Amino acid sequence: MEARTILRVIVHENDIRKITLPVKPQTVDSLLEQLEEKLGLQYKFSLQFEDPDFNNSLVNLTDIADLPDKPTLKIVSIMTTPTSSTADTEILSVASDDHSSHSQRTAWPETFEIPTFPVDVEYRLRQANLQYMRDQTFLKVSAELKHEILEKLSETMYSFRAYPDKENFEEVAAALIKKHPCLTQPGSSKGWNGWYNSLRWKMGNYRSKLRRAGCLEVSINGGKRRGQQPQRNIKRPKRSEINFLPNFPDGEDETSMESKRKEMVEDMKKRHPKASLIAKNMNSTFALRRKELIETEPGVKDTVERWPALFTESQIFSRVQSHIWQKPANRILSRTGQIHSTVH
DNA sequence: AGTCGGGGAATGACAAGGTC
DNA sequence: GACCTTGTCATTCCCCGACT
Repeated sequence: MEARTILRVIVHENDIRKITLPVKPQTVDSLLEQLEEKLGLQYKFSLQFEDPDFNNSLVNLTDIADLPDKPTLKIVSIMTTPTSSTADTEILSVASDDHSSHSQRTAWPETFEIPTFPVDVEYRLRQANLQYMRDQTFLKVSAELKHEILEKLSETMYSFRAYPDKENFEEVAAALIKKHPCLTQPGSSKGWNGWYNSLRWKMGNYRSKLRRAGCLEVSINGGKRRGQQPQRNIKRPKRSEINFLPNFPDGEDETSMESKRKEMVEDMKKRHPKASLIAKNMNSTFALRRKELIETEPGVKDTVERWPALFTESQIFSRVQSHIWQKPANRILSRTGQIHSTVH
């Protein structure tokens, strides 16, 4: 029988605990199970330990034999994202499959679920919510905590929509204080007005950051300041719309999409083009098509030559369907006489 | 302890489309 | 055409950590 084991466990920087296990765990999984039970953690996590071989720097724990005596362990939460394959998102990704090749974005959900924040933030909110339930004390939100909350919320919102509208911001702000009542702002009329404003600022700054990083989808609306090159003749998007210029899908580049385009041109010359091939290639070349329409503004004749399948009945029908599904958020407008890229 | 630089939240000017 | 609305972006302010 192994002797009992004493651990120092860093749940987060303000919560460091001494844990005693009756028996030394034989595997990492067994250690994870015991810690989950002892600490009452409601989320998935992995472990890091202070490795004496590296001056006590943190190292991922993959082999239980690596653990020194009386080790210091750190809990590292395994975050799930809205794009992970939960049952709900699976439904969304199937429903929006038509668009999967031109955006990682899913439709704005019926009810916005406040995402899980980093482990330390969740812990602090849980404590503050308990405090709130005891004596109605609201949490005094530090700048750092606010940053963590806004960062995660903006990231989640962006996964649904790059330009959320007023209702979206209101919904998220309201959902936030509903899930975490300790975050209610007693001075504001609805309790979340401050969060609403902060979210709007945050989202704007988030887009700026992405724009600087070269994200096409939001860059297309940039460059409107004095002394800058105007964005050619791309019309400013209407309210709640964006000039939707998606990044190329993972694993695709201009060359690979161009070869798919040529494949379709050849196939369209046949008496009976292969519908499945056309549908598949049209779907996966969306980003290239969009880029062409926006950047070169081709005439109708050129577009018909390059994308003959675009004007087939099935493609028009599928675009109408997807347009209805996506609401107006993805439209691009251009000058009279140019292709209206609602026909994408 | 003081200085410096980086990063983020917030502000306000500006541009451009929408509305009446 | 005046005013409103919305999004971008330069800028300011503040905080924090690194460095001296």
